[in-house]
Amino acid sequence: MVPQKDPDNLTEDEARDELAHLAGVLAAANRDYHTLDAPELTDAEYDRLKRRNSAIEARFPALKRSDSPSDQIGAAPAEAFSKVTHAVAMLSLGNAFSDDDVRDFDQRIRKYLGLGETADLRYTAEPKIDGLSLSLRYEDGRLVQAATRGDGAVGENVTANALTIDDIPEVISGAPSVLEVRGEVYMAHADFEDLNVRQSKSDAKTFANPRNAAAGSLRQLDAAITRSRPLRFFAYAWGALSEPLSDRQSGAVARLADLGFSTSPLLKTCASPDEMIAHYQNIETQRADLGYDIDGVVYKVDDLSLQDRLGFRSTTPRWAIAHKFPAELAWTRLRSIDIQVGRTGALSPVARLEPVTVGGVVVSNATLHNEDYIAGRDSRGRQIRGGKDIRVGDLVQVYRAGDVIPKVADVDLSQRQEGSERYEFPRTCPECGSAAIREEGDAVRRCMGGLICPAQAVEKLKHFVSRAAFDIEGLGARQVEQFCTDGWIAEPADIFTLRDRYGSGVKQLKNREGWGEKSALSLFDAIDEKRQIPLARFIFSLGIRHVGEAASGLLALHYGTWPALRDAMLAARDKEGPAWDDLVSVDGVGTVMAGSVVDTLAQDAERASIDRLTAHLEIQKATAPQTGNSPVAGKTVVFTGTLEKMTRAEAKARAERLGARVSGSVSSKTDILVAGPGAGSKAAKAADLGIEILDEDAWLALIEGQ
DNA sequence: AGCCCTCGAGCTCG
DNA sequence: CTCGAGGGCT
Repeated sequence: MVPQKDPDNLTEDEARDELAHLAGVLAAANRDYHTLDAPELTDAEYDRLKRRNSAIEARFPALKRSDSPSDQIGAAPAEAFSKVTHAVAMLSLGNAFSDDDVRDFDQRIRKYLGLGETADLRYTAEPKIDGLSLSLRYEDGRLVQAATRGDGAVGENVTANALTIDDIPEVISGAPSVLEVRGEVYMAHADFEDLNVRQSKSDAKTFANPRNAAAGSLRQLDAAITRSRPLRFFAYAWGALSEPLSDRQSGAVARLADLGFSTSPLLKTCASPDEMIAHYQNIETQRADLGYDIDGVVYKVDDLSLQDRLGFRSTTPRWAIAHKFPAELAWTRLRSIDIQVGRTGALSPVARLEPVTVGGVVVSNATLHNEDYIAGRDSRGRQIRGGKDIRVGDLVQVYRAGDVIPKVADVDLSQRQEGSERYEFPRTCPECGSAAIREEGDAVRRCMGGLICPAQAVEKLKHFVSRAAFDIEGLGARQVEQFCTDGWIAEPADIFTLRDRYGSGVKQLKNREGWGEKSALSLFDAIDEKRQIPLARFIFSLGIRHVGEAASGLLALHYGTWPALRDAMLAARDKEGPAWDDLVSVDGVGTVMAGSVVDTLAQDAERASIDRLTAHLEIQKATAPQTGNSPVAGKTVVFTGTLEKMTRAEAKARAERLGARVSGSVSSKTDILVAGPGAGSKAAKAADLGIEILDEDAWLALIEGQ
């Protein structure tokens, strides 16, 4: 954060300037908030500015403006909720959309666990409530904290609000000393209708659907308001526990009910995918009569010891899945098709629609995926059976995938207007006129203009300043766009010369709407703060195709410094030789990624642009991340022979969970070889290299209790 | 060939 | 946040 003068030390002129600036910024933020534009200010930042404004007004009451932000009503809340780090992450679920997806789910689990087709394997099936998830932490039977899901790792503390919900007991008896109950906060249909009637009578805004009403009600800063809202809660899971609730999912949910929580009356234990699907259909027929919104059915492996063995993928458990109901559909007219150009030059078609309500939300734009989708062809370019080309003026069906992203699903050909024409996907970039080429096997057509293309240049700059890249405070997507239009910046290096070029004449900035002398100066400071940057962030910020956050981390770790990476890429430009082999040998980097990095740096214009940038930066060396403290953390492990207690996939996942790296072949880098019966050449090689060899039992003993 | 992940791009909400 | 496409690994 930029250091600011204490209000007491401001001159009257400075105070007047800053108040004017704050009034502009806060008014703009309020406008954004209400017109649903992408907000530039976080809640926290908004609060900070508002407090700053009040502090200055307190010191200089005479300077208080007629349009003072402190007098605005309905502005953002005074304080935000505190953050809560979940002891056990709140993950999301994978999705199934068809009966076959459900059978695949069962098959995957059987395969992972090494179970046969007929082995007993039971699942729970229950409705998926459409609300928002909440984690309730009880210590010695008393509710001490309620937290929203947030991003899964960190949520918001809404304890005071949760306590106003009738279904959430403040005190429970007979529970483990630590118990985190997880479930869904929702609003019943009847309560939702009543609330909206009350809201409109008091001229307050009505809610579009029960889900939004529940979310809005729970996130009230004033718990008294939450209390007046009829929220309910279903418990269906748990986080941290001092002792197990049961050895089965169904048993644990029953235990939660015993403790006084509401649980779904429709939870059923099923012995096969057929039973699960039957229960899904059963729930679907009751859906309209339940009195609350549900959006599918959740299946979970019932045996908790199996859940434990199955574990997690990066963001979802292997042992549960959500079987979604078909999305709501709506028909509307396709007004036009626009083409947007992304940072890698990808041309993506966007449908501009007659506004239509889908699932309680008005949709006027929707993605059309790509060229083939519009033409009615599949990804290999073959005409889709019954496929139809989509034309401007057509009546199209839209839905919101995952209840979020609007998509065009279908066309009503019987409603096609006379004289309509097949949509011609552009062969040149609509922004710069360069050729737009589609590579063999690629679904997207790309503008070949590279740095020449203004659209690509702007998108690249937006990426450059984005959260995971340079993340410069006060320089968001909108400012970048503005600066580009004004010709102040054309490439990343220009950001770092802004002060030199305009610092003496900040008045120029000051004349622009929303900008004052102060904000210009703080922007310069914020830019200066980022002149030191970790190597991984720097690589990511370059926006090289196929190189995102994860790949940037790998490259940073492997090469350590920017000059080392740069030199190596130039040495590998012919895609052969030791430098190339070394690059491709990085775990997680294949020929496509490698080619992309090498090609980018081999281009004179790109390299020159990057070199101009690095001249202003101090790129920090990459250091290896902290490894865990398990006995195998940071070790490279190889499994060979037959494993009898678990499948290969399970053994690998477990080792990785403990921080080990699992490799397929023995080399000098291998630390441990786990050899089952029938181990052959790998065991011999490991013995030659003097590598520690364990049998399966010894391995399990080593990692036991971890 | 299958699995799992990352990348890139889309849109709306509070 | 969500999805589809595509890359990498086994």
